[in-house]
Amino acid sequence: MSTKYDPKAIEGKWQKYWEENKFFKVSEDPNKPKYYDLEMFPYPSGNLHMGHVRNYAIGDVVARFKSMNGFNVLHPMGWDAFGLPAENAAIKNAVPPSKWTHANIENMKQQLKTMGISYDWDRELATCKPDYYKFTQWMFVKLFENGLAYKKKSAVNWCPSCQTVLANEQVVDGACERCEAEVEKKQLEQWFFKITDYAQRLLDDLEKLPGWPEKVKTMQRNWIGRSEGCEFSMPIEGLKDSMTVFTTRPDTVFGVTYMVLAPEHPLVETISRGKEEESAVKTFVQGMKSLSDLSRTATDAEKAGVFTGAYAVNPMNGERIPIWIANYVLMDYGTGAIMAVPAHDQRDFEFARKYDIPIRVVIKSDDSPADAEEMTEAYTGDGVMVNSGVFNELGVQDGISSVIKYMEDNNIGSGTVNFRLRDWLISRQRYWGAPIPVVYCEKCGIVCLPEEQLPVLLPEDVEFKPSGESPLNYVESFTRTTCPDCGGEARRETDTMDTFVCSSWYFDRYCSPHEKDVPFSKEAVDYWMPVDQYIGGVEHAILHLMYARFFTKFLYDINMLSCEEPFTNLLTQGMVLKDSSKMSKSKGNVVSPEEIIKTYGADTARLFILFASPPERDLEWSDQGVEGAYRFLNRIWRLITDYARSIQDITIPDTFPNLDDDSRDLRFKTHATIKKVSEDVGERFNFNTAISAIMELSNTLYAYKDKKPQNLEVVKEALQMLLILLSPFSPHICEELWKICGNEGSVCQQQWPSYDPEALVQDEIEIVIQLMGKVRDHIRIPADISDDELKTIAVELPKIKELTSGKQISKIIVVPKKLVNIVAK
RNA sequence: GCGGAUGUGGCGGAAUUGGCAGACGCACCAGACUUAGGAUCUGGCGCCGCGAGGUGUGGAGGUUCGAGUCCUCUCAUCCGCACCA
Repeated sequence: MSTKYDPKAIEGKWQKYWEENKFFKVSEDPNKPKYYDLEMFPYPSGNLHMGHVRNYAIGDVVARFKSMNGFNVLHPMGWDAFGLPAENAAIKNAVPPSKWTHANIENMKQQLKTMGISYDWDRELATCKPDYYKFTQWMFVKLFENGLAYKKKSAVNWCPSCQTVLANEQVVDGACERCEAEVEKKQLEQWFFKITDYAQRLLDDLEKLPGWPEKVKTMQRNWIGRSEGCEFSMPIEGLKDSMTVFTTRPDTVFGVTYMVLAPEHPLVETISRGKEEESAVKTFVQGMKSLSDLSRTATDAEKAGVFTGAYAVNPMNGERIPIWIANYVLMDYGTGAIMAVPAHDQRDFEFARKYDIPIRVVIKSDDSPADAEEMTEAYTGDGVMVNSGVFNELGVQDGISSVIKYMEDNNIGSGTVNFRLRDWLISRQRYWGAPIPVVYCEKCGIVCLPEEQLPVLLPEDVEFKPSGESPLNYVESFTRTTCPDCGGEARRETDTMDTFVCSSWYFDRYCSPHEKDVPFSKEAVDYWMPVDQYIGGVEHAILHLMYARFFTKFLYDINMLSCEEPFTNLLTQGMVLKDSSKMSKSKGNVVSPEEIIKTYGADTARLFILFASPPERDLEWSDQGVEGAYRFLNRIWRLITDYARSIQDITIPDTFPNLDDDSRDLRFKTHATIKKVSEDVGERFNFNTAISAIMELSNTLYAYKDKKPQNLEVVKEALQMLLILLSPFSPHICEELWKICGNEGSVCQQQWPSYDPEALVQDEIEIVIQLMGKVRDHIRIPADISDDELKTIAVELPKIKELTSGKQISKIIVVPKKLVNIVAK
């Protein structure tokens, strides 16, 4: 039988077969070990791109492999369906966001289905559906009840193009992460989640994640930005107010020669009022305001500031210290005020030199001049305290703790820990998101809705104004409501939640996606959670992955979950590149997965993308590489269809005694391949080398094909194993060929094979003979030869004899079963 | 500036524990089959050299019988952070 490989004819057929027979539907089964395999769910932009294909192909290999290895595999898919693009499309094309989104979901779902991924589609969810966002709102209510959701007025990031505020995490280099417009600062009253309460745990528990890339953990550590130090206050001369500062170097407090407030600091106006410096201060503050955050915080920006005319008193020694304001002190870190120690802080040093402020050395070291005049830079290293009264002669570490102790004893200040992490700003002035379940009542004030009144439904029939303002503001049926507490008139909150809130718990929902009254069932999450393998792009290293960790810890605290970390193992896949740069419409280097699948089939697309590069690394798209993958599948097709009839009735025996050399070699290759593929997929996630091993097996089979006589038992075993091993990568063709070989059932449901150690035993092995570390010869010898015999054979080899004549052999090194190295001079 | 990753043929990449560098694939070259082939098959393919051989994993040193792998220094590219007190 010799038909042509026609992916179009077989892929749809098997996809339908899997779906109709509910192959990938799972439920909790206490008798099987569970495995939760998850890929980051996509935003339904309308079309699948190559990044998705890579992400889901990787996930599918893992799912299919684990399932064949006896695991009960949960492998769900859904849609991160709220978000701004839907609104932009609505404004542009006059289509409601809901309609646009659902049409996109339909389209992408069809595209995904043509990939043949083993999803349990019965668990599909979309965050924009009321049965889902009801529980996103429920999360808000629970956070509110636990004091972790609050509203405050503060300087927030405003994207003028998206017409909404953004979280700190969504501002990249002073620009909006989405649209790259420059972000402005605005004073607004907004909703926050108190993620800072979890800062320490988010930091500490990174230690419990050995299955995460170090890179991602480092990024999170930096983002959380913990620093230990102390906070203390300094009285201000002539005022009741005092200023509070944070420092990590209390040991240098005797070296303070000036103080600095951030230009936005609320005390600036008070302390300079009526002073002759007042107008200079005002001019400086105005100048700072007109600067963007980006240019304000650029490292190379020169330090600049003005004296306020006011003085503070150093509580340690009563010294009178001038208070300045300067561009290099930021309002949103620490207390927005610092003590400046120019001798031991580089920034203060530069500033002091520029404005002729005195510099006083208080840490003495052989590595640094004792005289401030001679210093060319601040000294930040270790040493002993000097000019510091009773603290003199203490080392830096002792000094820090002694000064803190003194401050605490004398009510000056105390040891504190400061984090860079800010609370999570979750309000968005947008329509297409989960409404924040809050009303404003004239009598009761801010009232969070009770659980029973959820969901707050998003009105779907709305009109968009070209201004970009959220239409919710104009829908009176939405905004006019009653207060759940007093029943009086109330106005509904019109802000919606950041879409990252929706994606912070979707993996829990997958465990029991049809629950009506609770976000998920305890039994289900206790069985499935945590996710064993999470796969997605590294661009979520901070945003999504930290928010999801925060939610998981919160849900653990309120007894909804039994795990404290949501993702045990994390794989951050590399990007798909074309011509060395990221595929993008603007560069015109986009390759459409739909086209590739149409031309070559999903099996080829998957195989190429898995073969071209290991998953963590960036992958260079190559049309010729795709051809190569297609060619390989054709080779497999021909190989197996050629043999199909002759092996139909062959039974694979349990043992293979008395094989001829060629058949033994083939069997050796078969079992070596099983071993290699099992390790590469199961332990290392190196799909590229697993596929190359399968290619080698196929090459060996082609070579065997010309040999006579043929041992069809060995051939059948090799072919069947090849199909099983290849099936997680290219499942459709393997199903078809499995059937063509006369097998019952599905190749995807076969037990993953284990190799036969007997087949890997070799009587004769090849040994490399080196002279002075250089390969000079190869010999084939019995595997059980002793080291001494081997040495004798090696030195007697004609080639070695010739090269060592007249030389003294001083040493012979034998690496068992590998090589002999002769040292001679 | 700080932190991290990477660097291997013409290209994508292998070499898992210090032990034959370049598996596998692409491209290319030669041949076979063929009316023809962009199908398929066979062989070749790091560089220098006719050859024996030499040489070779960004660069320079070092450790070792032996280094892509370990150590020191250095260069390049990419990513993250960046006045964080």
